[in-house]
Amino acid sequence: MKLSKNFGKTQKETSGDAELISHQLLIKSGLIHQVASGIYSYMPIAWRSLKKIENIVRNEIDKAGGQEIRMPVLQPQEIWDLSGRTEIFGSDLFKLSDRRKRKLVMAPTHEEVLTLMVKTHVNTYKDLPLLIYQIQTKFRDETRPRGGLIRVREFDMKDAYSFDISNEGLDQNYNAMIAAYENIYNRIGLETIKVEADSGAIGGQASHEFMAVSSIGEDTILKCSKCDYAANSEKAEFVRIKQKTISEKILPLEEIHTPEIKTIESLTKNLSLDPDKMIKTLIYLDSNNQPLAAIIRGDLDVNETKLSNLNDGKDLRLATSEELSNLNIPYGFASPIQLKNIKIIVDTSLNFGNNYIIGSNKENFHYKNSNYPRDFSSDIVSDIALAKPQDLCVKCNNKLDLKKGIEVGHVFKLGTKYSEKLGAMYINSENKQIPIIMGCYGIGIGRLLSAVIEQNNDQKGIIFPKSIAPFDAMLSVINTKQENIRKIGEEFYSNLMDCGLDILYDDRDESPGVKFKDSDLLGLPFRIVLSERNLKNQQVEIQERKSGKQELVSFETAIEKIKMKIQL
RNA sequence: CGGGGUGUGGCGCAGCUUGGUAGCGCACUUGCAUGGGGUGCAAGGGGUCGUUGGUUCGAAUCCAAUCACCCCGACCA
Repeated sequence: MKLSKNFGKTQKETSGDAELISHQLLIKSGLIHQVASGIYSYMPIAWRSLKKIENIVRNEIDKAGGQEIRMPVLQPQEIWDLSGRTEIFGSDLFKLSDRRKRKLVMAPTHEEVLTLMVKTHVNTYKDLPLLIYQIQTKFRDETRPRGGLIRVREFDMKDAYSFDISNEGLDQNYNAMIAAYENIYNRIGLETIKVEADSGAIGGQASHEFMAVSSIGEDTILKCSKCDYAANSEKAEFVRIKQKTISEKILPLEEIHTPEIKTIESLTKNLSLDPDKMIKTLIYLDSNNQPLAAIIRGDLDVNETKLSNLNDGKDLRLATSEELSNLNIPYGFASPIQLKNIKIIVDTSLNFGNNYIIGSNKENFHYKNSNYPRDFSSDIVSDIALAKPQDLCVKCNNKLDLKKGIEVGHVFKLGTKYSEKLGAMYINSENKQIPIIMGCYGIGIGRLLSAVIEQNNDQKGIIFPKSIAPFDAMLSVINTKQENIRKIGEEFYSNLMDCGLDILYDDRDESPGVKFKDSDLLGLPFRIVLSERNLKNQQVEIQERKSGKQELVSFETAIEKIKMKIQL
C-alpha cells in the first residue's frame, strides 16, 4: 500500500490522556481512533495487524479441533435470567429493549446462547464431544475502561466452549486449549505465564489465566521464585509459617486490659509482641446483610475472594462500626469467643500457633493465651488469607515473587453449571439424561495487540513481531521529487509486491527525517531505503527494526535478499 | 460509585486569578529553497472557547447546573 493513500496520520504529540506506552504508541502512529470512553475504531494499519492476530488464533483453535460458528451479539435477556447471570453481571451487562419493549442484552460472552443451541442440536453421547468457537464482538459496560485497548467496553474476543460427557474429556479439551493458547502467544510474540485463577462470575471448578507480565498490568500475580507455581492474587495459596515462639504449654485464657487499643498495630506496640502472636477478627456483611466472622492470624490479611467463595460467592464488605454495635460487637475488640449466631470462618493459620492475643467482645479488653479450638469453635476452617511476596510456595516451599500482569486469556472448567440451568442434556448408553460437562475459553484480540506493543517497543516506537506486523516492510523512497528516483521506487515497489511481499510504500513528498521517524514509529520488521546516495552505488539499504542493523546490498540482488530476510 | 483532574481550530497547549469579543506550536493550503533523522523562509485558511442557564453594558474568563473524557481507588471473562 502507498503511504500517501493511507487513511490516518502519525502525530508528533499524543494526548495527555494516554498514559500507557501501548496507548501512546497506538495513538501516535494513528492506528486507533477513540470514539467514546472504552470504544475505539481501528484504522487500516491496525486492522491489518488485528486480522493477522485473529487468523493465528483461528488457526490454532482449528488445530485443536474447534469448529467456528457465529452467534448474535443481541440476545433476549430471559436467557440471562435463566442462567442467573443478569444479576451476577449486574451493571456490566449492557441492556436495552426493542420497540415491543422486549428486554435485550448486548452479550458480554456467549455461554447461554451456545448452551441452548447445544440443547437443540445434541441428543446423544454419540454427538459429543464438541469444541465450538467464534470470534465475535463483546460488550461490557466496564466500571472503568482504561489504557487504550487494554480495557474497553466493545472488543473482539475469541470464545470457545467445550462439551463433554466425562471429566476426562473435559480435561482433554482444557489441556488442548491451554496448548493452543501457548502456541498463539508464541506465534504473536507475547511472553506470558499461566497462572491459577479464581473462576469469578463465569463460575466453575478450575480456571487458569494467561498473563502478559507487565508493570502496567491490572492483575497481581504471585509466582514462585524456584518452581513453576503461579497464581493470581485472588487464588494464590501459601505455606503458613509456624509461630517463632510457639509454646509447648497451652496456658489458660486470661483477660487483659487494653484501653483504646483497637488495631493489631497498636497491640503490637503496646504489648511488644509480633503480629503473628495475635488473632484478628473481621466482621463482614454479605449482600443480604448477613454477618460473617473471618478469623485470621494478625500478620495476615483476608483474601475476600476466597472468603466470598466459602459463602456462596456472595459479595462481601466489612461491617461499619455502627453495624458492629448493632451486633453488640465493640469496634476494635471483636472476637470469635462467645460470638453467637454468626458464621465463623477460621483461616488455617490458627493451626500453627498457640496462646494468641485475641479480642474479647468487651470494650477495652483482650484475652491472652487464646487457643483454637479450645476457646472458640468455627463453621469452616479454610485458607482465607491473601498471599504476599516472600510468602512460601505451596509446591516447593521457596519464596513467592509479586508480579503485575495483563490478562490475555482465561480458561475455565465450567462443569455442569450452565447445562443444568439451561437443560443441555445428552442421553447416555443406558438411556439416561445427563447434563453435558462444559468448559469455556476466552482470548481478547484487541488486548493482545496492545499487550504485544506494551512488550515490544523502544524510544522510537513500536517493534512489531513479524507474525502480526501490518506489513512485511516499509519501503522508504528518499526524494520522490526526482523523477528518476520516483520511477525506480515505483518499479521496485511493484516488484516486491509481485514477489508476494506485503509492502508499505512511503511515496510521500516528505523529508528523509520524517520518513525515518514514521518508519521507526510504525515499527514494521524491515525498512528498505531507496535514495540517490545508495542508487549512485547501485545499492539498496535494508534495516531490521528490532536490532537496528543496517545492510547495503546490490540493487540487482536486493529483492531476493529482502524476500529471504522477510521469510526467514 | 468515592477521590483527583481536564474540556479553547484536526492534534498538543496558553489565555481565566484581575471580564472588554481569542493566541502559540504541530498539522493543513500555496510559493520558493532543501533532500539521510520530525529542513528553512514567506504568505494563507480554519475556532458555537463542552452544553445550558444566570450575573453584567459586555463572559473563554465570574456563578450554578449538566454532559463528556482521563487518572487513582472500588469493581472486573
